[in-house]
Amino acid sequence: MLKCEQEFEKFVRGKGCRLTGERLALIEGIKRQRGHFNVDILLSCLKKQGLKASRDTVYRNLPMLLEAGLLVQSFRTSRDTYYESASSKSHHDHLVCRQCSKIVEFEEPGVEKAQQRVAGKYGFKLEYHCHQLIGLCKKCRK
Amino acid sequence: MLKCEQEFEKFVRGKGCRLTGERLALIEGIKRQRGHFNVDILLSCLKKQGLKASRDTVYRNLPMLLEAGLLVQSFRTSRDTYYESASSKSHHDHLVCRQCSKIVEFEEPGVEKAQQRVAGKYGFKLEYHCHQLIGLCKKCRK
DNA sequence: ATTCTTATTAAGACTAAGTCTTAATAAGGA
DNA sequence: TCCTTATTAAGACTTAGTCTTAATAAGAAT
Repeated sequence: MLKCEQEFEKFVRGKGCRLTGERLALIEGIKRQRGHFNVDILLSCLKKQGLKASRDTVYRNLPMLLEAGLLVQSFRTSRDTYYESASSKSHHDHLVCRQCSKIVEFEEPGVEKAQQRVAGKYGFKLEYHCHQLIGLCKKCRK
Repeated sequence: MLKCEQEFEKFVRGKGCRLTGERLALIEGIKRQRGHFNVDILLSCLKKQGLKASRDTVYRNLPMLLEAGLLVQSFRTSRDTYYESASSKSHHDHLVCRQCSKIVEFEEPGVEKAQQRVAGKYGFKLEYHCHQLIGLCKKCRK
């Protein structure tokens, strides 16, 4: 997918920023992710593949990657934040079991539309959202 | 609101747990909160009012307070989690500006219903949710 | 009332996500 | 090729949240 890199370059330059090797390594590493991952997982994958980018670089570039739409915030635990590659599959949100941490993905186009409507109403430019439902899964309800 | 304490007692006993002075202090402290607060804010308010409960006690009891519906998770920053007293006002979610951290509250009954529907579909008992829209507010869009 | 069991607590050590500082590096324009 | 300045690495630092342990107290049993 060269297209992805080109679009990212356009995006970066459009913001008056530089296209560094680390930024390219980041989008390469992100594209290779399958499913949910956090910063530590991403870092160790980058290292394994010989791509270099420090932890700080990842955190520093996260906002831009989110804004560019290459990365999507997925869900959060009390410990850390999980992401997904935007290209990996269609957008969805999460049900999380408070007890056993089971995660179920769901899609709700109506909610997505409502989010856009709300953002527009208050003059916000919506970049991403965090929407998770917490409760007890079927098993843990007993 | 004595009613609140009585219901909480019933709830706690129903789970086979003890009704301790610390737990009563907690719901007292929570009821006095106005607007958003995190654990540190809650703790310092408790201390000011001579109510005692350690930081650990707060964290230990959070799940039960959430489950009892006395407390509602409000939104999260990269640093910490914010809550609201459930009694303080009607339920709402949040728009957060990525740049200036401006917070706007919104209500969307349709979304709430959709959440219940989704939880039911997957056999979850929905206890609470985290729903925040992140982007740029009117000013920060320029 | 008194004793006993056991959940709960306080205190503080501990873990780790995320941030900040500083000096070195390199992108890209001149 | 040089120069400016954004970006980076390294590692010190901050702090939300967790864990451990010994002391305490709620509520049942006696």
